[in-house]
Amino acid sequence: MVSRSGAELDTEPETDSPRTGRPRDEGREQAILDAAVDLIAEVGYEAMSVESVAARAGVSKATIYRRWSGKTELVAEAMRRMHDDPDADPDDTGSLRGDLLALAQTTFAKMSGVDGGLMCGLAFAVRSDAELGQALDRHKQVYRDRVTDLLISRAKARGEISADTEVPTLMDVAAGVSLLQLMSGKPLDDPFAEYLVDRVLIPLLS
Amino acid sequence: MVSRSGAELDTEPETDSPRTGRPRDEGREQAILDAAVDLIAEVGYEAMSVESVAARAGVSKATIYRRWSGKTELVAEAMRRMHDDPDADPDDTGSLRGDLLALAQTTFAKMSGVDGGLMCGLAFAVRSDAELGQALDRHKQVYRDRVTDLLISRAKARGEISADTEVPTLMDVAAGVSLLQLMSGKPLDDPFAEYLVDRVLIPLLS
Amino acid sequence: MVSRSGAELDTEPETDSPRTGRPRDEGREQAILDAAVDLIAEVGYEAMSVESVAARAGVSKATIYRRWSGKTELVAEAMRRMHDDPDADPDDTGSLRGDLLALAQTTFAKMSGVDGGLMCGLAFAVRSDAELGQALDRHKQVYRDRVTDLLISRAKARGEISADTEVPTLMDVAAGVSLLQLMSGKPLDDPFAEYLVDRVLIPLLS
Amino acid sequence: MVSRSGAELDTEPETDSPRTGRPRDEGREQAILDAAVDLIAEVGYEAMSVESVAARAGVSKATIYRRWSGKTELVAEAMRRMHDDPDADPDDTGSLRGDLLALAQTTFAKMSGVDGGLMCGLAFAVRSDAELGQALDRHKQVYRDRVTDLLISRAKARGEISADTEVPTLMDVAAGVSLLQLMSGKPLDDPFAEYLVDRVLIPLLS
DNA sequence: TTTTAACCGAGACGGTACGTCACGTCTTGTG
DNA sequence: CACAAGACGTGACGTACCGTCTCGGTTAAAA
Repeated sequence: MVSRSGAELDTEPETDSPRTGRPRDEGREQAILDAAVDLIAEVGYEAMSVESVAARAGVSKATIYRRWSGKTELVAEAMRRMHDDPDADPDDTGSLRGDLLALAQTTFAKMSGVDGGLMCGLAFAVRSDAELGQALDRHKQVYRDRVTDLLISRAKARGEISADTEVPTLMDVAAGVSLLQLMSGKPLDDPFAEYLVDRVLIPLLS
Repeated sequence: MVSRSGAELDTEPETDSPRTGRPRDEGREQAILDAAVDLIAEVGYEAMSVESVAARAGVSKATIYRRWSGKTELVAEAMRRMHDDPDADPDDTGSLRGDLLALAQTTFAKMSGVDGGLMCGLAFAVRSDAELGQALDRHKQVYRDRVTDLLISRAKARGEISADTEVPTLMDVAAGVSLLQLMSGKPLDDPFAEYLVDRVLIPLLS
Repeated sequence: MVSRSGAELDTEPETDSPRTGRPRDEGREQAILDAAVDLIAEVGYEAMSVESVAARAGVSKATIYRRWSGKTELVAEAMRRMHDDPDADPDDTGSLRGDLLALAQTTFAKMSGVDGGLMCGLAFAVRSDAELGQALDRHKQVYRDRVTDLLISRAKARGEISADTEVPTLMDVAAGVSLLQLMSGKPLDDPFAEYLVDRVLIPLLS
Repeated sequence: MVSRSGAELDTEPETDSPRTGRPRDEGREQAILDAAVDLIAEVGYEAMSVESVAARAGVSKATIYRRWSGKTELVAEAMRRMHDDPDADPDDTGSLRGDLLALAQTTFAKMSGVDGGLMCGLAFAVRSDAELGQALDRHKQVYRDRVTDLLISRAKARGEISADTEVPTLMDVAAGVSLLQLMSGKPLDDPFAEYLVDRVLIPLLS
């Protein structure tokens, strides 16, 4: 992700601030977010206390509240960061099914530790953080573009699918079904990836 | 509501209890659950306090804790109640598309007032309430059976679809995509119902 | 002390409250005040934390804040209570000097543990608690009356002093000099009592 | 100011320091102390924050901590400064009463702005600052000597009092009674000066 | 003149205490 | 017994201040 977060209290003083005072230690930023992600995955959103995040990050509570206005915003940014490192383009496996499966498995692997509670936290945070919503939209766009530019174009070149396939719908369906899986307490494992590809995505494309 | 709640503390004293003292006022039960649903929809799961539920229901906190062991269980039952009144069988509109659309619109109408925050509350509650999960599963089964027995059989009779359509997958996809819609802050309105039917469900069935 | 404290949050609902709910445990009240007095004497006003008072009293912080609106008010009442148990009338020692000395020593003994820091806390609290000021005034009045009615009348009967002695001035001087002694970090011991009586009070009366 | 402060961190680098670098701006010293005195008088010792002193003095917090080791020491020196400018010898008014009254009024005038809160701050600071205590003792000594050398000797010359009057006691009484007046929230005004002289000091001397 | 070292404003930082709020338990009196 | 009212222990929240520390920039004396 390129742009800065809207959840931060004082991003980019732009032009009016003479840039004075001791600069913030950016390293602490990541330590706090990492600790937050870990703790949410371990005990859930509610049971995660700001104090425990501070303790695990080796940081004082004030340092957290200097950056985020509350627990909600902290979690929102932690969630946002989780999805902000676009991974490498997936290899060509030779078939649409193989490509989809590889993408699903890669994505699911990156979400190890993500469970329903965490997703619930994210979903709730989205409601009061427009920037987070935009970040997620951008994230979806990245995937969408990748699928369009790579997977779908490959499949079309192979003659596996026709030219008028609607990718946005495909992505929404994949995300929605995966979300439901998570919220139902079930894991995003390989069998689910196969189910998703074989029973949902492939039928939708044919 | 069909099944009894496993979250209640002491329903049905069976037969060994002397059954003495003042009986519970069952009317308060519904008042509490209604207040809970309203408040969750208004301020979200976290910001909803048991105290505020008691105040709005015109009830004391003890009366709530006498019935449910905690906030989670209260919310769980409130959610359960929302989905436990099976509506009448949908009419035959003459086409699969019309039937699906009617079902979607009826269901969405019943969820008016349900937003991402409430769904988030439900999703979170599910994680620590197996009974709620089962209730939701039963609920899904009801819909599944109805779709199987009515919509799909009608469509097959009309020759609109082949015989090997997988209904479970269809339901999961519909629920997942709708959930994502809600969580994205968007409403379950008629345009969405059409999108769901025309771009997702119908293609999946063909 | 007869009257209630003005520092309490909800004293005497008078007539409008139906007197319902679980009653406050008055025992906790005294435990908290005792703990507060002890801690102030041990570590001073500033270093005394509300949490430490709660811990020593075996009480939760909420129980303290339910009764007093803040640390200042808690300390104010603790101070007030210290002076609110009028002791028995002093015996007739046979001479004015003996009577005064006995009164001074008794009073000083009751203030064991009271030091400059504690007096400073009291003095500060007085500034934002009119009721405390009145309580202290009442307290002074009690002493004044006692001195007038007993010590002075005995002395006059003995012919030790003339009839027009001004008792209020006497009391103010005694209190002021003792206060200065405390604030200077010196103890209210027997030598000081003798100094007070022999060099200040007796000369003032003659 | 006569004596140097023991509270300063690095006064008088003696002879071993190379004495290089930018010298301290001495003007800031007074600005800080003035701001401290004002704020203590306004909001009290506790509510006065070092940050607010810095803000009012137009100075950074580091500049304060470079000069004093903490809030206590800062306040101690501020208090000390208030009393460290010995005024001119009082005129001979022709009578002991007039001399005492003039002294009291002059002294009280110098303490305009000093109230119970400020005295409380001073009293508290004394407890952890031996140097402040000594400064106050010196201050008392100055007054004592002046009274001894001027007022009392004049009065003796006039035959108003006998030769064996104890001046220390006189001073302690005056200070104690005045302190009590302040702590009771009452002002050190002219009526009080007359009361002090006519009802307390003169009777003590006769 | 250049170097050097301390000064200075600004503000981040680790701590500690504050006062608030909600949860879930308990203890009254009343019906 | 149910119920309303509300005290209670617990523990997290978000705030404020203390005293320390780093920044960049400034200023006078030393080289």
